[in-house]
Amino acid sequence: MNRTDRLYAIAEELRAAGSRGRTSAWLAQRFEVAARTVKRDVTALQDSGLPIWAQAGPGGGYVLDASATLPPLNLTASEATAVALSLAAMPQLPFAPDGRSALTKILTAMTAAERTRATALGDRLWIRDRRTTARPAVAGVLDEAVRTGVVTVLDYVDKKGSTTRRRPVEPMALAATGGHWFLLAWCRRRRAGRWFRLDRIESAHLTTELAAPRDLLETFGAPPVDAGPVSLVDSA
DNA sequence: GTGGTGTGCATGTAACGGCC
DNA sequence: GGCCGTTACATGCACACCAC
Repeated sequence: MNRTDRLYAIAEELRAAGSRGRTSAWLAQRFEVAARTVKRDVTALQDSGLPIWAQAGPGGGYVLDASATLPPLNLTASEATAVALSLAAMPQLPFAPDGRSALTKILTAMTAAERTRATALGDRLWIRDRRTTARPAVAGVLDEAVRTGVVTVLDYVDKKGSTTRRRPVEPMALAATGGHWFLLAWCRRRRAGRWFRLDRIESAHLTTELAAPRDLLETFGAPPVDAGPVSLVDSA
């Protein structure tokens, strides 16, 4: 087994081991190399960005934080092009920073020829509706808030230009409609569901409080005619 | 003390280029 | 094509350090 294969195998072995982890000695025996070699391989994997933690002492070993990454995917050139262009086409989405990171990884994995083809195809994709949205720092917070359901404190400027400081809300969804992105959240001050335009949110801060579950449709009714949920299951 | 990782240094080996 | 020298990289040994 060459080093490239072993690096891949070690990552998958640690992923399979879960929180139990594996010691360098165990991995060394498993891949028929010295423990020192395993340690260097693990270092290489860590340098490449894999979230591997080392725990010294009895019962220790290497542990891969499986929640931080997905297993390796094998995409065809056309699939990789489709994903890359989809990510590049929506640079203003609330989760755009993560999208740009993913796009960089895909472009790095592509061959030069595939990148050239994807770039050429992108030049022939004209997109009219590139919606403006939140500040990057705010977008990241709101993305996490919606995913985790954590109570979030907003500084918000309403359409009259008056600013509300430290408004506690319970983020429930993100919506694109009427040329703008909105945060749909339960406003604790008004005790009602409210739409907050993302480009009017000056800052957003997560609290440690988990919001009580609320039904999105009961709170806000049906989505607008030009908006609706993005179903990955139905689209797949 | 035991059992684990981290690191410096020496050695082995494969790849590469130059020469005959 | 075969041989030889150089180079870069992988590997192993030994030891320091850390956690229980």
